[in-house]
Amino acid sequence: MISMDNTIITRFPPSPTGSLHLGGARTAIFNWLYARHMNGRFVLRIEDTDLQRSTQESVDAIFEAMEWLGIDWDEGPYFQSKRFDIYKEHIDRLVADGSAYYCTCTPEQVDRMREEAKKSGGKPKYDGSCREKNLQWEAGAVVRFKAPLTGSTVIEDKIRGNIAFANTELDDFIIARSDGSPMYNLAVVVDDITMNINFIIRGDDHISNTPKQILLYQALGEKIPDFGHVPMVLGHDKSRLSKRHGAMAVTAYRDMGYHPDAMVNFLVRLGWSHGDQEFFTRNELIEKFNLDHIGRSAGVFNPEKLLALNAEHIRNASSESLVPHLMPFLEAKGIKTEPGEFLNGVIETLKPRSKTFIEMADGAVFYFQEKPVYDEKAAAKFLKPDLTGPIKQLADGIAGLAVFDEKNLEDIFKQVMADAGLGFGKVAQPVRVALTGKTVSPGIFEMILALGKEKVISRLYDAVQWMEKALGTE
RNA sequence: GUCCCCAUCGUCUAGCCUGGUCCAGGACACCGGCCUUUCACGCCGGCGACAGGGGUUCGAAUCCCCUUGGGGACGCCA
Repeated sequence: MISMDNTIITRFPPSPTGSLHLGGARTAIFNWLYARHMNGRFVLRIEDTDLQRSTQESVDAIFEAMEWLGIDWDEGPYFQSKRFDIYKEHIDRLVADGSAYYCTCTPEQVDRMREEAKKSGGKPKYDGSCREKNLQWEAGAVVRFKAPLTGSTVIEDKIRGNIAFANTELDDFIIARSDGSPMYNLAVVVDDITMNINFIIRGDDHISNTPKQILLYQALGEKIPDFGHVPMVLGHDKSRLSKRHGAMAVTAYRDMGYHPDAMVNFLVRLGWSHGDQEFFTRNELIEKFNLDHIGRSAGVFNPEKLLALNAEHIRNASSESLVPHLMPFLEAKGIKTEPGEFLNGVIETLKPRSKTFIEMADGAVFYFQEKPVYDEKAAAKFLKPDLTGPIKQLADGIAGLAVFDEKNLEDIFKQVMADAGLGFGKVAQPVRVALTGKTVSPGIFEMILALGKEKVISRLYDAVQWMEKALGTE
């Protein structure tokens, strides 16, 4: 508490007008990581001053996404809609000391001004008609900030260096609507001041808002926080990410079987680097993340790389840690199971061959079936009657095993192969079909071990029976 | 239109600040091959980029300028 001044306080301020999308998620992650890395604090704030567009569903979707990503906050969530008194207070103060003024121009009039300005080759701006009228409040009036007419405002950006704007580029922007509600720039600044935010990391689409906000800080006599503008995330066509780019909501990736750590890893790596390292665990990210290696150019979202990274995260995680992630997908397939040794063993065999949890659940099905469902072609090709003997011998051998382990399993296989004069593949593939119903599965021994002695034996005998019946019908 | 930002393989990027070690490194994807009981994993190799033009310099991916290209912002949205 002695040196609170040095504590980095970042924030993530989504507006609840939709689900949390990739770009927003990355901004959240950057702020969160920076706060964690710096041992600072991270604040969540919901920017719902636009009552028309904000929805409770969106608020819930944002929380859901944050939770899935594993981003926790130290303060909040604050809701701007509950802080109108605070904004009102600041707006009044600005009007009182002459930093802002009432404006009674109608939207139509302002539209015309913008047209005019555009025609004369400039930026569409409000022309300042009411600036010096010293109007009192009246119904329908908005409050405009009295922006400086000369000079320039400089952003000392921690990522991109200094960015200067001529103040003539700015117009007297509205800080309070005619219904008294605060506009974005005002609300953000007041919030960041009152919440002690001292480090703002956001998309570079906010660069042009920054001079306005800096001016507001100055008018309010407050210290300007540090800014760091990160490049945006673009769609495959290099345009701003939007609905037409397909899955944008981060939770859509949860539903497609992605691991949140992979998502975080991917998003961070899109714009930030640590030499050639591609794979990062959450803790590694907290340890290594900093602003020094954030790029300056926009990045294209590349789903294939996300997929590859997801596979890598699945491969590298402990089977046990994967259980809660996989469970919903198992349930969706009607598989009832519970955490434990058996499930861990199943996952262990599936890890290197699953790019998503959906794939993993697909691959896990045979382990849980009462009896495997034979793929017609596979059974016809590999469960030949002449294998009846060897398979039976194998089943008997396994049944007689005191210790059910890979070494003993191998010995039995060798014995069967030798007695039947068959190569390993000639035995293994039929066994695979007998046990899984398919020609593709995890390695034969690891799969047998994971399945468990009882199931292996009964499935083997079932196969023998099947083969004998097939023989009878021929 | 005006202002701002950006510019290395198809994509994500290292290198750029502190020019030479870069005829530019890694990853994804793609193509070969190896391993192998299937499918994967893994391993080896290949393809593939400093946007263009001017400078500065003995020397430029690295510094400067211009052009071009891309993106963003210009709202009683955030």
